[in-house]
Amino acid sequence: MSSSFAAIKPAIKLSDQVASALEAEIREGRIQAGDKLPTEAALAQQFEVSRTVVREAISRLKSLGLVDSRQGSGVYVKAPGIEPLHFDLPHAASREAVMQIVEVRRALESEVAELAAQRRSEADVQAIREAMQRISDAVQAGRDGAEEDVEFHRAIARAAGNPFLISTLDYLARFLQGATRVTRANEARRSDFAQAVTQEHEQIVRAIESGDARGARNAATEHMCNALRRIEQADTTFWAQDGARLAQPLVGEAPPSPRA
Amino acid sequence: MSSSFAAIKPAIKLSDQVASALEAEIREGRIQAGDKLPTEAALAQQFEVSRTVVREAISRLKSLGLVDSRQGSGVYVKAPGIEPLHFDLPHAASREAVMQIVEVRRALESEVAELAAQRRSEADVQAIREAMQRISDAVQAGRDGAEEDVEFHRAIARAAGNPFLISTLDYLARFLQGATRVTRANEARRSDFAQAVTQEHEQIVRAIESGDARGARNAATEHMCNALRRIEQADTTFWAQDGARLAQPLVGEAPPSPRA
DNA sequence: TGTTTTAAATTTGTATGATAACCATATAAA
DNA sequence: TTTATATGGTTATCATACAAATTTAAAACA
Repeated sequence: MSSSFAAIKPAIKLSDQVASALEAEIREGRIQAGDKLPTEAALAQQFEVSRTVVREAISRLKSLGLVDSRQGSGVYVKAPGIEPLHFDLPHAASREAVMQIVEVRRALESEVAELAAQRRSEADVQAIREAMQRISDAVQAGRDGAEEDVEFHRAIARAAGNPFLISTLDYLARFLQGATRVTRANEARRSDFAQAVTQEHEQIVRAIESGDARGARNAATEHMCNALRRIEQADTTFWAQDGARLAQPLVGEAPPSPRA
Repeated sequence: MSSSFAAIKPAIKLSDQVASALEAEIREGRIQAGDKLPTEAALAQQFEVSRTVVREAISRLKSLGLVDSRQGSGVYVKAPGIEPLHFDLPHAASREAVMQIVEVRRALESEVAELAAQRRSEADVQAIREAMQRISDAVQAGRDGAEEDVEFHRAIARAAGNPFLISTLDYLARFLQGATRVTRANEARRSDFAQAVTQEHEQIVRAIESGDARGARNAATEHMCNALRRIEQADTTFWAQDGARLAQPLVGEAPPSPRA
């Protein structure tokens, strides 16, 4: 690998081109919802490709939820649904992005803690306590307890009784998983950090138990602010040297080497 | 419609069955990331279908981002990326769900207001002011100003300088668009409501302008709590009668009638 | 032996034609 | 009016063939 060249164009496949063309037609509104697409044969003739690629293109649109095909009738464009939320990874892998995502999480965790304090049941409290115990168990067993940490926060989210808060936080957690691992690895070296985290968790749980909504919110907010600081601190010790490696599993589309 | 029968099964398509089977193999980990799928011919023989349906199935998996095909080499399963966040619509259309989504929004809007107060530039403040003006213009013009309302909140989000907060709030806004329309239509009838909203907006903006982070957060939180109450109030007047129609554009997969 | 070149085999991408299942509609029969 | 039948159009699937890219293996060479 003397001089690294840019990858050659993958020679855009015909089916992709046709799919893009049709997708544009739909998104620009030139073919409105409920309308029927031209027949596969007609599209094949129009694009000057075989019916095969037209079918593959339509199959693509079906997967995207843009159209729906009915055998014997035709292909109809569906009413535009709400496109799912997705942070673009290349940009989300940077340190700055992680901090910003933590800001989003801070807002939600604070809300979750407050709601949990208002709505928690006995079972909820017990589940949270057990989740917290599992963190110490994991640490005592020598592991970093990163997964147990997210389970702990998930237990609190369940107590809040809002499924949308849960799924949103789950989504953020997947982005922060790399950073979480870094910080927890850092805590493993600095017992004062680990102790602080445990104490913060304890404070949140106690407020939830006693139904102190405001206290729970404040504790959670502080926990997240401290997490931000710990990430910054971890920066100097870990990010620069091992960052590239640890952040690797954060990116979702690993270019699969020809011979993995 | 004397006795209503359930619709007959649409006869699940072969390509879907094959796609589901392969997807399961991948998600269950029986075929790991980087592995090569059996050749199309082999799969066709194994599933006892034609190569056409195998190709359509694989095309589906490609759209889902599960595999990647390389001409002349084979089809390889990609490293599992982070799946985008998506609230399931049928469940999200209920009144209870809307309230829960507003809870999520409340958390984020409060955070956004606080950050905006800390980080706003002169240009940000001006943009927010203009957005607020556009709301009154819209109302004066007889429209409900629903779109101008989301633009107002988006302007604040921009001032917070966190793109992830923006996109997340945008996502929520699309879900709440129906409810927003309902409440604003309600405000059009009750001038006291409209006045209250304007006043709340003004309070948020003033806090942001003066850099009062805590005040901005409190104002935003209260604004969202009041919004929750207004939705509840609108419930009795609108939801029951016009709810089905107004909530219609909220569901994403409208079953396209044969002859739309 | 070790390396490079060449050729053959494999595999996905595309093309073509045919058949089956299904739908929409019109027409004839009851 | 309802039911049966006919007809043409459309998608779903099948089978086969060829093109293009890649991998593998053989051959040639140093």
